[in-house]
Amino acid sequence: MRQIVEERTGSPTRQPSYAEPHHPGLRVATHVTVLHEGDPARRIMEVVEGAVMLTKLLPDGRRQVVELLGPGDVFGLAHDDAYACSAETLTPATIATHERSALERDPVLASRLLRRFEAQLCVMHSHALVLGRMSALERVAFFLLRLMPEGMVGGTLHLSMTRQEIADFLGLTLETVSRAFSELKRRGFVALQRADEVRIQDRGSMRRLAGAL
Amino acid sequence: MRQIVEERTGSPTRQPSYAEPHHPGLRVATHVTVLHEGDPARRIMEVVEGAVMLTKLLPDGRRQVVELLGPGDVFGLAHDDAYACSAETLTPATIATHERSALERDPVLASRLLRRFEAQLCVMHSHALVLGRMSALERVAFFLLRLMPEGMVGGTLHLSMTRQEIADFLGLTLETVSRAFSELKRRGFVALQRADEVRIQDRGSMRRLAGAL
DNA sequence: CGTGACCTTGACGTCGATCAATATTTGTGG
DNA sequence: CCACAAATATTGATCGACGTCAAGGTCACG
Repeated sequence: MRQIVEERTGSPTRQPSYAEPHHPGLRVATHVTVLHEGDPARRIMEVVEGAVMLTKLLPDGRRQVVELLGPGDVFGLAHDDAYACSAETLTPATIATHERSALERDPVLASRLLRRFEAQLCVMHSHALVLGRMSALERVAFFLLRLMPEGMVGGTLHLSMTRQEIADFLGLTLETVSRAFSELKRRGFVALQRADEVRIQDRGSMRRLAGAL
Repeated sequence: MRQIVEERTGSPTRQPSYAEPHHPGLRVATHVTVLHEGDPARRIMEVVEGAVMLTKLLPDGRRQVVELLGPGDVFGLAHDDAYACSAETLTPATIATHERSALERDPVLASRLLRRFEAQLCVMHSHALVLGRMSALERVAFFLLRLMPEGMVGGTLHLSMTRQEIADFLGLTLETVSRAFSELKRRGFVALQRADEVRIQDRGSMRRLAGAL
């Protein structure tokens, strides 16, 4: 069922979030669809905290997770005044929203969004390389490296995505993703405490598989 | 061999192009690599006229054409102060370049780039759907529709890309692209006067194949 | 007219999709 | 806390779309 941010928050006359000093956003629970592909694009949004995925659908129901967003990332982009993607939370999240017209008025906001768009565009470029040219095993290795920020070596990564969601992100099926996890485990590159708790054991081999990054 | 824009243009002390009123850019011939993945990212660039493709390479030589650019599109994006993609002209082109610092100084420029980044990000989102979830035939249909702007029905489209370049864009091999063209021709959806001259005969069927757009 | 780049087509192999059965985890009510 | 149901994950068997390898064919250019 459709469930949009505005329905989950108190007063509809609430001020735009950027006016608020310390918690400049709406709190949203896990697995909430924040906006829908095709809906009229009124606002532009920013992840303050948590994780959000953007998805697109084909008429026959095939789905692609086109982007994974974390704090600072921007979404709610428009093509012909309609949202180009749906957005769904992967974790509880805080989301800030801005009137599109604020982009003209507020050069500080515009400048932040510009930098962020540049970063996201670069990430999309790498993702095109992943989707267009990498094998299943390489894709999964790349995915895990991207989620495991350089610093946290030895730490355990909690995946807040199901195998199906990972598959839809990597252009695979859930079975293939599962087999790739098993294969990485078999090779000793990663360890899985549970299906959604991953530890990278051999970062070097993973990087070689993923082709740098 | 490496051949960058600055080598092909007269004075190295030339003023930034946005200062020039009417031909605000550098002229570049076909098949010139304007910038190289990994090089220090000094400038940000804009296609004024012509077509440019952005490519990324894997260490073993696999290539992905990550984006096709036309007039107005922006490239030369940086990740860690290095260009994230190589850029090569597909046709003779005019290219404007800006100091990265100009983004701070010039809000008009920043605003234009912001709008353009948004559009390009949307295009990348569709492309992820294409690469992740579409069959070879669907990808080629989608590709042709994107190059044939709604208006020019009945017109003949000149592809300025080889089968290999199209394949690298669509995440296929050149043979598969060639077979897809043949299949579209066999079905009567397109006509090929020459390998690089396409006419779309049945736009409806093409759209159904490509899943809207 | 010959050479090289590009394209087409065919035969065959392979990686990942599909179909299916089982295992594991999560959530719910007694 | 346990029993059961539902969701999610794993693994195996088979199939098919696309990749690979190979042999011409077409076109532009000197």
